Amino acid sequence: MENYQMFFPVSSTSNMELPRNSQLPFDNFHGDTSNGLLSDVKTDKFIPVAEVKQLVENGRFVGSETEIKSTSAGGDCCKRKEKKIRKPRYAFQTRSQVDILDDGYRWRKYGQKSVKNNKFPRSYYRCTHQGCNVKKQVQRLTKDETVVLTTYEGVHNHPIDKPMDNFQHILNQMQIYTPF
DNA sequence: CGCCTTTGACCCGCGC
DNA sequence: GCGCGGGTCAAAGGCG
Repeated sequence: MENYQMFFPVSSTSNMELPRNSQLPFDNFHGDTSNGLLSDVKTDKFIPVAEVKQLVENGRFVGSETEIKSTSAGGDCCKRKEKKIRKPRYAFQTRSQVDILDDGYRWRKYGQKSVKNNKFPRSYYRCTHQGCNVKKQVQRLTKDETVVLTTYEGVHNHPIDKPMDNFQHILNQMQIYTPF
């Protein structure tokens, strides 16, 4: 497996039409490993419609995707005793009216929890594709309810479920924040 | 009928 | 050890 797949519909076969210099926030994955998870919501001035920021959780960027022992359907003896290896997680902040960005994959909600110090609940989603264990969390920020924080965990092992033009659709919904 | 959301319970790690 | 908070499970119900 080669590095990390994008979270948005970038099929590995077909290249995106986007101009290279549009500098997707994902491009920089190996650069910024600061721990500033969701701590720096700023630079609103550059963001007329949406803000996307790439965030890294506890610098766990390096290393290849670790196969998490997916506990084989907790029906057996040792339920989830397997060593807990967290997959790397990636978070984005998007400024959006809707909580759920349609990123082309099919998600099933499996939980919702209220979070401390946050008046909005956090929702937990799992990719419904068979064998794909990707999860994501979606949460609206209290300090700025127009901001939605989406956290992805894992890498999709299958092509996108919806047509590619979807990405363009997303870009219409929001504008990628780029510092340059 | 199949897939999805909702929601309370349960599990687990961590700090005190 | 205990309590808290975050993450997951699974039953029940809704919807197309």
